[in-house]
Amino acid sequence: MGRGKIEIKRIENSSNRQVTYSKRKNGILKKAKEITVLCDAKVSLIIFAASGKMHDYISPSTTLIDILERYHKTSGKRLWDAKHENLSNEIERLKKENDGMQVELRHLKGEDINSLHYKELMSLEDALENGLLTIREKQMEVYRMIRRNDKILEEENRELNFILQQRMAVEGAREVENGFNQSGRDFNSQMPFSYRVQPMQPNLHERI
Amino acid sequence: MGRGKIEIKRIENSSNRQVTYSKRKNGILKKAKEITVLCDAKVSLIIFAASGKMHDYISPSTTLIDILERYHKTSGKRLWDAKHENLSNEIERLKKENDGMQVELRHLKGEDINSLHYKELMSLEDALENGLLTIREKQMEVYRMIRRNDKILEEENRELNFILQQRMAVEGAREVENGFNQSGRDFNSQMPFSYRVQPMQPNLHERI
DNA sequence: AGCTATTGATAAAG
DNA sequence: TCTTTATCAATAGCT
Repeated sequence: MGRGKIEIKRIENSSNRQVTYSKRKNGILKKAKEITVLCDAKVSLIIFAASGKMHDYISPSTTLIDILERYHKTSGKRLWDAKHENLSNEIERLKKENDGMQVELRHLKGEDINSLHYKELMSLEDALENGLLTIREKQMEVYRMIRRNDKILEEENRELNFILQQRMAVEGAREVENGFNQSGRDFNSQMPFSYRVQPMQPNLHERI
Repeated sequence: MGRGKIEIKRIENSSNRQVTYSKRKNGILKKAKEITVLCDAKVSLIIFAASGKMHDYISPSTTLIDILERYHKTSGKRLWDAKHENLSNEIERLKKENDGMQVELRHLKGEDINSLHYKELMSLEDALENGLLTIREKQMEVYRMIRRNDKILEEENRELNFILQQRMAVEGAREVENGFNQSGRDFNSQMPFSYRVQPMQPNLHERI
């Protein structure tokens, strides 16, 4: 395709070689673009001249990374170093683990159980019963803890009321003696701190 | 360069597109080989057809890895690093998902529930009850299926026994007539196939 | 998958 | 390098 036919072998004349490189490089790039548009192809083309200069074309509908990923999958040839391979394996492993747990969760929630064998249904039932048992025990425990706390508070309240009654009686007597009445005063504020209502287990409420 | 000029735009006719792809793909591969030989160039060319089929050419004086290495250096574009980062992110994501599911599974099994609030315990209980309900429904369904099959088999057995009795009676009478006794013979082997015990739903047992 | 009329690419020259 | 131009190569439309 030129003024004369040429053999396909290294062009010895360096400047001819350079010129031919430039022309043909453009030609290939153009062809790559064309096949991309005409045929929905995805092309990755990287060319290095002997001089070291680089030219490349990647179909705009994709990325080089994407193409290399697919290349890796398709050809099976190792591209990525050991590190990448390890990462990929880790991802595979995690995905499998994920899938397994997802299935297990679904089964525990009673979904997708049509394919299960009778024995599997049995052990699922056992697991659910066990879980339910434990949960209910825990709930009872919490309930008892609340009840216990309530009782302690009630008891304290009783005691405090008793003490209050006593003091009011004493104060009333003294005020009558002194000839004036302060019954409107806030007795609680006068009480020592240790007598005020305090929950026995201060964090309990946060956990409920 | 053909019988007619074509616009560079997607070829709508799918079989034309396929044919053109094949021809042009060969053309580009040839050009890549030629520029490699003629000009000492190093080419990496990877083409994916829309169908997913891959074709590639790497100049024999080099390797794809080498070219990508140089590409990385020359263009400065992240390639390995980006890939690396993507993979690491993916791993992080999967691990988080994993941890979440692991916790959920443990909770459903009644483990590690000390830190749960009362509301969470309630919704866990609900989930478990629901699961248990569904599982038990399924079990009942399977159970009923077995029972139904059993009944059908019982019925068949009864009929077969009846037929057997009749035949034995007939045979016995004939043998008495003929003056010899073959009562030791295996009647089952004489019966037509259709009378033998067959499960109504052959796959049922596999699913149990 | 072949054929061939045509267009497209390009070698050599300016 | 860019353009020109004579030639060769690729390929679009048909079988």
